[in-house]
Amino acid sequence: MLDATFAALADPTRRAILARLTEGEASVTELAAPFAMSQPAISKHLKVLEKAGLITRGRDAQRRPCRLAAEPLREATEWLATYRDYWEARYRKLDALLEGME
Amino acid sequence: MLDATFAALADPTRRAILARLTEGEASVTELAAPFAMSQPAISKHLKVLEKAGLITRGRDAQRRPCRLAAEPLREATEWLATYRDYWEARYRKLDALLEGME
DNA sequence: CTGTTACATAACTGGAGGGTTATCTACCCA
DNA sequence: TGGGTAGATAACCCTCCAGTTATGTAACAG
Repeated sequence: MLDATFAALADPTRRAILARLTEGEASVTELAAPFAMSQPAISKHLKVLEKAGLITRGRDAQRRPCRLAAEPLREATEWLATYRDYWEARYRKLDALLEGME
Repeated sequence: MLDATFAALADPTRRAILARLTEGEASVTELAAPFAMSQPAISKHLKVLEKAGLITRGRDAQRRPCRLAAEPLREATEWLATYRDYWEARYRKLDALLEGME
């Protein structure tokens, strides 16, 4: 699952879509509006996000509203948390170095 | 930069390499050992990780030791942190629901 | 100088990604 | 029934990616 999650997050259009969805659910046309890109292109991005479990889709007449589904983001964050010690250690070293220079 | 970071993390081999590097620096051959994959394949993965800034490489005679460079991981975590509220809110709702069922 | 170890590079292949245009489907409305 | 709107699907581009084998290169060991 991490594969699909990280792959989905690797595209700036898709990250922007997720960011937009934090403001609430949105239709495909609404999501497409900010981008200089055809509607089918956006539909493809949405399919990628859906397969990765990052969004869920509803039905409202012809509209297919998208909602954020943050669980995979939680998993990704959890994976990354393993490495937190590393950059924290690095910053502690840097701090110590800077302190020594004064 | 997030593009390259997430793209690099989307591959399980590369994530395993990063995990290995948390135990300390390692040569290409050492990193390649656990995988049923040719050495050039590993070299390619390392190049991807290096371009994403996730590892740095040294020189020790013929060996090219790799070290973890966690800064991009920190950036990625930071980006993901924006969404933390969403899954936390969802879990709070779930908790409330479960409580109501008792 | 020779050989060996450690790694990089080149050239190729199959398949996936991101984009396009054109078309199809589903639903609402008059 | 017909038309318009929201969105999905198809077919096709080109590029990048992940792997392969074969070969090249840099540094040590005798």
